[in-house]
Amino acid sequence: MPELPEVETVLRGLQPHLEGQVIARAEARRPDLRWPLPPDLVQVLTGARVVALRRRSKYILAELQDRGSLLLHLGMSGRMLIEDQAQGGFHRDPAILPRHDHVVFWTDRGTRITFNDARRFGMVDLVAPGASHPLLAHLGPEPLSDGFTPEVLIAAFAGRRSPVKTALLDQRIVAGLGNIYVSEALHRAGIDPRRAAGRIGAARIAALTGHIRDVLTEAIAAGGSSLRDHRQATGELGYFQHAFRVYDREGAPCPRPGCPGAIRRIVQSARSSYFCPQCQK
DNA sequence: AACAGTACCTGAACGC
DNA sequence: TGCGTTCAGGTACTGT
Repeated sequence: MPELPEVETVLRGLQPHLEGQVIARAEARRPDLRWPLPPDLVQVLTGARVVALRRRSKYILAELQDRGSLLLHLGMSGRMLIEDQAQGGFHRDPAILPRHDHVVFWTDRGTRITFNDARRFGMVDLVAPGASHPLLAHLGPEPLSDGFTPEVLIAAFAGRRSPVKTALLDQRIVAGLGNIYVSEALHRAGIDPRRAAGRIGAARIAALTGHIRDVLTEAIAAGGSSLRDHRQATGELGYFQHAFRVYDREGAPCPRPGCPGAIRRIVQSARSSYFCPQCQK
């Protein structure tokens, strides 16, 4: 399930199969995603050479030689499946229903890549050569880039009355965080998710930037090391064992050494937040 | 301009 | 077993 680290893991898993390869065949099996597939998707993909794959926020971009880019978002339930000859007896997890295979394509090496998304919140679109895409236009800094500095986050929080939880989910402030890693980063930083973003001291915001970097870096490392070739036996990419300190741990003891608190769940903007009332202020 | 609420969709887990 | 309810890792849109 895709926040930045999961998308990065999916990206790294796809790279060896796609970069430098030509898409020999493509199918759009179900065009009615939340945003309909572009009508010329199959035409543009067929015969296209994938020059490079990269990530921006939770989006994956496949740069196509002379044909612009393919833009992909996994939404809440999107998955990428890989099948190839080297894999031998491919066995798909029976919970991943073929009726949710929306886009399928084959490289000229015979590898099949499938975008499967039960809830259809994911998105596949094309970006014309030299064009930009509106969905990428207003994204904030990449949290693992040099552009994500304490000064940037301090400025972005200034004057904001909304809870810091909500502010960190705003992709214009910082790109790629989702519900899990916001809770995790705020716990590490000792900041109450209900606190107004504009009322956090500069030093604490500066520390928060470091914790955001750390938790994302650790999650990417966990994804990369726990899954050989980033792929499970079922061919599914991007799933790995998480080690959350607070997310989905309501009632559990606070993992901070010496803290007597218990993890609490609250709802903010209709989404769960997990935190320790003892050590997050 | 910032913010809250709603909408989009399916499936898994839970309570009765 | 079946049925209803609630919840799920995202983001765009609308209205105040």
